[in-house]
Amino acid sequence: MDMTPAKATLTREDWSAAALAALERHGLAAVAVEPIAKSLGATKGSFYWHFAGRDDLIAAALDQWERRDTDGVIATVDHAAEGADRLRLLLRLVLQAVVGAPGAGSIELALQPHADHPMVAPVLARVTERRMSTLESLFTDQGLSRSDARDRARLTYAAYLGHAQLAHATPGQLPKGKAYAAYVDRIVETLTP
Amino acid sequence: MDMTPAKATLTREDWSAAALAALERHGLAAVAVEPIAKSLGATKGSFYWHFAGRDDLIAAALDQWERRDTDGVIATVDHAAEGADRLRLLLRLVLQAVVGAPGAGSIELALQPHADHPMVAPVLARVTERRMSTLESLFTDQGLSRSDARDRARLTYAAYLGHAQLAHATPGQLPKGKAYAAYVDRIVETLTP
DNA sequence: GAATATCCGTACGGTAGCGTATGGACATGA
DNA sequence: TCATGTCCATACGCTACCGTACGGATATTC
Repeated sequence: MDMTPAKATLTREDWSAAALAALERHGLAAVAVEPIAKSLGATKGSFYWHFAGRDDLIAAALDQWERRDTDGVIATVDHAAEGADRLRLLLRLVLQAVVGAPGAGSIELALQPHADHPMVAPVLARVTERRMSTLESLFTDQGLSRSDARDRARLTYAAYLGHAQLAHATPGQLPKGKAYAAYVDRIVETLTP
Repeated sequence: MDMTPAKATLTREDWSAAALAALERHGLAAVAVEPIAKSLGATKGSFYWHFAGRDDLIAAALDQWERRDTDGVIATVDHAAEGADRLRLLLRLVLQAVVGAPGAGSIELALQPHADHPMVAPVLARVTERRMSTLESLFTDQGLSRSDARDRARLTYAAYLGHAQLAHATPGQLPKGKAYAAYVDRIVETLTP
């Protein structure tokens, strides 16, 4: 569960990183002060010096996720070639990440039972809108109208979310190894104009 | 929250139905004995007469969902015409249910943070496999090879899951009313051969 | 080298939920 | 009518977690 064998002095970022990890693995309920303190080799005394309370920690974890997510998408898109192949490469990368990186797309899933939570809903809305806009402009770059591009972005993003869910909950339903790469290629062909 | 203004004597089914509703709305953590007792106008004394403990209640709720889901899919597929239109009609129905019926596809989402829970994982696996098989055979009916049909089923089911997630967490991202029906039609055209 | 700020551990009270024990209300049958 | 079975409320102890109070340790500054 915990990896860092204690640390001299903890920062606010250490706490929110641990909180984000707990959120990713076991949901919002796992963002609990005392268990996370234990995982950091500390006690609540430390926590309440850095944070006002549990809500403050949740907000910090969500904020950290939103930043990480934004940076990640931007880096991915930049990394993804030029012109027409940009969209295809992006799709391949994120669909690979879903089965490769442990917990890509897991935060969204962990947040689902609390999608109407006043702290969660705005973050979820911003992240989704940002990703949808990115996809939409990639589709308009391919010559689609704005309306068609939005629809395509919706379907594509839904497919991404669904694959994340399958990879997370029922990984046996997805092909393994090289077969998965071939499967992704077929998906990309179906989804791109 | 609760609707039935108390009841003379409660049955095991009353409890598991209330548990399923709580699960659907607020996740597995909300499947808690005392809050549900309160929502039924009863106390724990009643609960522990019908159930061995909380795990027993969770199992009953999951079982109820699995049965309801199976019956629902079968009824839907039967309802869905004959031949080539069968697949298209099914897709239209489930994609409409995602935004129409309150909480279609919500249980899967609520269960995501506990996908590795020893009671949850087998149910999730069975439900997913059953749906995937249904889709696969509908695609083979359309002339696709078994392998192509499986791939198509994966993409289609992922799209369904993703739309359920969008409808649940960020409903603003989906078209409303009649525009949604048109959107669904475009999706179905893209996904069917 | 003493004062101050930074960081954290310990101890405490409070709440929510789980599970058990026990008795009581009500019906049903002998 | 009394005995038995069914269904449930109340009361209790237990655990996990939240938040506060307070004091101690270490570093930093003058």
